[in-house]
Amino acid sequence: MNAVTTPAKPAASGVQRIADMLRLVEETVAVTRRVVRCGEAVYQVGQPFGCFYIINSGFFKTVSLSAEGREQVIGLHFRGDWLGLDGISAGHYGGDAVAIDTGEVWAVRYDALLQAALRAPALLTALHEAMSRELVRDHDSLLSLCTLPADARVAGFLRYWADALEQRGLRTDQITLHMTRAEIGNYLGMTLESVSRALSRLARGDVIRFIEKGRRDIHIPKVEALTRFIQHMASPVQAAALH
Amino acid sequence: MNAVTTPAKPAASGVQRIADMLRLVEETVAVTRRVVRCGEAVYQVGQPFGCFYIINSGFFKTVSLSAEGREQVIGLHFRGDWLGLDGISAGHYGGDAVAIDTGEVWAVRYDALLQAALRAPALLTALHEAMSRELVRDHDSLLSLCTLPADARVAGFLRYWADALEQRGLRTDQITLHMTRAEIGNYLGMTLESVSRALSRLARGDVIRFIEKGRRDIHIPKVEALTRFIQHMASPVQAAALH
DNA sequence: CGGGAAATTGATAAGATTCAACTGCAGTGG
DNA sequence: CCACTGCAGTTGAATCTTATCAATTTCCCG
Repeated sequence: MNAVTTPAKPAASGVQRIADMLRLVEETVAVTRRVVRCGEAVYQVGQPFGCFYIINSGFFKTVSLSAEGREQVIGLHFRGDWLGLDGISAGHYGGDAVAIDTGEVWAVRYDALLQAALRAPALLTALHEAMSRELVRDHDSLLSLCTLPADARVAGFLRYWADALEQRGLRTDQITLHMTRAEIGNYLGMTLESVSRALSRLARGDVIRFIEKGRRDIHIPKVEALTRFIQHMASPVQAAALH
Repeated sequence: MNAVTTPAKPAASGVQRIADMLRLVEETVAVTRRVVRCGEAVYQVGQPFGCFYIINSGFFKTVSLSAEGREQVIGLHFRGDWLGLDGISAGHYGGDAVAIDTGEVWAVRYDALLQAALRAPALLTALHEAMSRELVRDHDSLLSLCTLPADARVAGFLRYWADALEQRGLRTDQITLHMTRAEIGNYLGMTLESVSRALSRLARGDVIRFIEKGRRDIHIPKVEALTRFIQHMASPVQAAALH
């Protein structure tokens, strides 16, 4: 499952970088492998921080919970991503990390990593890059949420997912969303109905296509068409196309 | 300017923690002090990454720019915050960092910090806590943006600002926003008119008060009133109070 | 198969934006 | 000294996007 295929054009840089990072971690610090089934939590909000969880396979979401019970999908995570980074400062995890498809994570103790980093400084770089990448990604989410209309946010979500798959050497023309419309809507700050309408409009405009017999599998003829769609919606002149 | 006052109740933990961190940095690694005037940039998007900038005084905003020119205020930063953390992974800064009030930053080279951390491991902890805190803060922003109506987001913004000042030992009952309505609106994902209306409603409900002769200075009688207001707006039953 | 969750679609309502007019204040220069 | 200009802010009315409510349809899984 989620095995890295080796296509003709391997988008090598991303795949290689991630594989190298995982090998480095494996060889320099003690890791505890753990299979997480779809729907199970890697950790939960409030639980004392101690480990990072590096994703070896599968798809995960991180969820924040406000004091009053508002729930928010904060991020989506793939092979090579580190989970639990927000736990360092507070001493406990800031939300739940949940598998949205069965996968495997490697638990790495923070103190063990710092120890190991004395012998293998590259470990530190790997940690810092993981944290920095999450910052960049969060900032991107903020930007999309604040500046794009609903339809474009859905398009951006699909493009993000496709990009993530491509960087990991997986096929990107046909993708399976491991999330319900409600989850996607929560992640994008809109209702499930709006997600459904946006997907319908994207399909009507032939930017995406639904694979027969299932609305979770989506065919993306050209990823750049998504980008054009987003730019089109973002421009001040929002012509009422695709109706 | 922005000197740390020493009130009777010093909210010591925060002040102390930040002061300790700054002293640690000062004593263990080479820093280049730099005064940044209001409106000037600490760094700009695309500029090659090399340094973090630790805020010694002043107020700063970080701004992201999309390919098509959409502009988004991502974060607000105060004494003790680290700027430029998102530059590690990409090798260049992900946005601009701009002073919204004259202040001083300490430039610390990343490589120098890693070197120094061999002798003073606490430096690493400081870096990791700074990054982790920014992650937590970003997640909080996402949560507010996606789950709160406009008025509550403005209230949340004021509470965040007041909390940041309190943690730094500054007076929190009367605060000066160093931002225009347009900047606040951009940060909160709404228009400047909506910010203005929200502030007017908060004032009408006596949750805040405007200091006479200036709409940039705001008096907050009780910070907890802001919290109650937010919770009130967040609850499913949004009684149409404060009209 | 059949029950139930997930998704789609339509009609309506609510919240926020847009457009516009107006106020107050600061800086400039006659 | 005061008119003049421009920017920041406020407020109102019309409009638009998205949420909400409701009715079906689809399909997944036991």
